[in-house]
Amino acid sequence: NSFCTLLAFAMNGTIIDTLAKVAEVYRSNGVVYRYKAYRTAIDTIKGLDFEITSADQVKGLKGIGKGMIDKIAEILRTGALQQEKDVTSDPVNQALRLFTSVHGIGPVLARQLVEQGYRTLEDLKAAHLPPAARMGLAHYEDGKERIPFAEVEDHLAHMRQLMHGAVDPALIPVVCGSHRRLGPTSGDVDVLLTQPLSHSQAASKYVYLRLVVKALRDAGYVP
DNA sequence: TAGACGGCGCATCGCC
DNA sequence: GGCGATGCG
DNA sequence: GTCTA
Repeated sequence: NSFCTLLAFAMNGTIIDTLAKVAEVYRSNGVVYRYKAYRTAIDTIKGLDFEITSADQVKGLKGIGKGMIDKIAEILRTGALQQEKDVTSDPVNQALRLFTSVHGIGPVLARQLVEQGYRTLEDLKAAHLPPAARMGLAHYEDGKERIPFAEVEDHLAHMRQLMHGAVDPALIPVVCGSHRRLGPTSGDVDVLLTQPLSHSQAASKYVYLRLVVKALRDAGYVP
C-alpha cells in the first residue's frame, strides 16, 4: 500500500546483507553488544528512503559512527567488505554460526562443541547435548519452516476457542509480530493475552500463565 | 574515555 | 537438597 | 560498535 511502499535499493541491500553477515559472526561468538550495534545500524539503513551513493549520506544517523562509515565506504568503493570475506570463510566461524542456529545452543556450548571437533549438524547427533539442545537439533529443519498467513489464522482461532472455553472468556489473544504486520508468512506466532474488560487485579500473571499452558497441554496443542 | 547497552524465567552446573 | 552463577532465548 | 556522562 501507499504507506509502506517496499523500498529496495540495490546498494543498500548489499550493505545490509554484508553488515548482517559480520553481525551474525559476532553473535555466534557471544559478542552481543557489538552484534546489537550492527543490528541498530542495519535497521537504520533499512529505513532509508534513498539509495546510498556516498557514506557521508548516513553520517550522524542513529547507530552509525566512524566504524560503520568506513565499512560502508569500502563497500561502495569495492563492492564488498574484506572483513566480511575473512570472518565468514573461517571454518570455525562457520561451525559456530551453524551450531548457534540450533535452538538451545548458544555461543558457549557452540564453542565447546567446535573444540571437541564437531563441525556439522550430522556430527552433533553423536555429541553429548543438554536436553534443550537435543530437542532443537531434532527439530532443526521444522524450526526453520515458515508459517503461512492462513495457518497462523487457524492457530489464533483455536487459541481463542481454547481461552474462551477452558481458561477465561474475558481473556483475548491479540496477535502481534509479523502476522499483525500482515506478513505473508511468520517464523513464529506472537500472542498477547489481554483482559480488556477486567477491572480486577486479583489474578496474577502466574495464575493465568499456568492455566493457559495447562489448557494448551490438555488440548494436545503443546507437549 | 570509561561504562552502558533490557530484564527475566527456566535449565543446568558447581559448590556447600 | 539448597543456593548462587551461568547459559540461553 | 555507538553513544553518553
